Amino acid sequence: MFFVSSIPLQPDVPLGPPHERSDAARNRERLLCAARELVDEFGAEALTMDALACKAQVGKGTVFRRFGSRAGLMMTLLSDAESEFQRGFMFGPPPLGPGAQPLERLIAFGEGRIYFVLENGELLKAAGAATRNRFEVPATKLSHRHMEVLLREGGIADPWVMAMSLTYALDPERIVDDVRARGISPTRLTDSWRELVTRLLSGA
Amino acid sequence: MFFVSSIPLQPDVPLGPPHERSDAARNRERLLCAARELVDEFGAEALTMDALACKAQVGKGTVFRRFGSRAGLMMTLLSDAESEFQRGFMFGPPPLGPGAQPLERLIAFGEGRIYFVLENGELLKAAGAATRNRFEVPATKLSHRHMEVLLREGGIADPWVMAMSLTYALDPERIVDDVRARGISPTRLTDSWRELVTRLLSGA
DNA sequence: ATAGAAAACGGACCGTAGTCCGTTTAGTAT
DNA sequence: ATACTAAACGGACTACGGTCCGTTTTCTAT
Repeated sequence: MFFVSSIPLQPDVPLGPPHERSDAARNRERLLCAARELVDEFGAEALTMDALACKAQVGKGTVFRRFGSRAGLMMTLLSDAESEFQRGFMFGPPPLGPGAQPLERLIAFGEGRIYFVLENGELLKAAGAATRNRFEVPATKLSHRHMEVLLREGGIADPWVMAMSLTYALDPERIVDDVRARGISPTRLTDSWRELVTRLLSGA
Repeated sequence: MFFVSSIPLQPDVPLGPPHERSDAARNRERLLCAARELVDEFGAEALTMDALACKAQVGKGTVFRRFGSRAGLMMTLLSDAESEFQRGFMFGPPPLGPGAQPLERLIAFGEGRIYFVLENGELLKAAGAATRNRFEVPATKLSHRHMEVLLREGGIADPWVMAMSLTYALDPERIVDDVRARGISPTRLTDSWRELVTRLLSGA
């Protein structure tokens, strides 16, 4: 009977890592907490990994073991907001969620994404920069797949590639810079997005 | 008559900088030459500013005074090819150049751009990365403006913003990664581009 | 030819992301 | 309680882009 006590009633579903050591959990909490404070106070751009390690009273190696990279940290910081947005377009009410026509859903998706980016722009830019394959971010893959499905329903010949074009059209850096550095209003962005996908799904 | 000898017959048109000192010219030549060799041998990704300075037998400060940044160096390396492409869509024969319908020109522009990126992808990625404002690259501005004009002729409501969407859809990183990392054929990219702009300029 | 000024030079220096590896510590089996 | 092992730790170290500033070189005016 040596194995009974080692089998949990519910296998490691609720916690992230299968079996995290207590010191590791404590340090993760400290790091996330410190990171949020630093971002709130100085902005995501200004967060350095050294400063974070120092503020969390933790060695630098620990920071990188936990998050892999600066981009990984930013993605972790984003994950709550990102999950909420994802729930919105996957399970929420129409027109963003299922139940509306593909065009309506695409319009709503772009608008939602634009406002999401404007709220979390710094984090998103920091998460996307400095990592090869912006596209390998899981959230990006999911958005891409969502648009791919809608575009297929809308009769686009190569929905995978078209979804990639639209993904880049909604690039965080693009949206943030348009609004903050080039003075384009969010409304112009959403209007133009609507024009883009409307023509796309009704054209020849 | 103190000024006569200081007025050149042709004001500084042929040379880049108005009056470049001989040692500066010599060093620029050495740097460009060394940079091209390094890129040819190891690829643009692998080029470091230290290695360049060392190979060109020049101080590191000189490299940065000349090109401003790594991105600036890459842009300089690109400028010949880029100018040629620009001439193509500004003065060349239709459908890329003037004389064809806006839709035809847009299709040709995207196709040309895609193949241009596939030929110079490493340099373009290196030129765009690590510099805030990928969009501030002069060549990018010009391409944007070109598409803006065509989109306006094509009846797009907000051609400036739409041109920005298309600019990002043609992002070098996107194109290179689609082809090299995700296995998308150039033909699929150009076909999808054609579908995109065709629907855009004929839609509701 | 000479002197003076402006421009260019070079490399030590800095900040930051990310790695490496010897040391410490939490869990486990007895 | 103790010993053992695997995981986690931490901070020195590397690589790289970019800056700074005292020194050297080129050009010009006389």
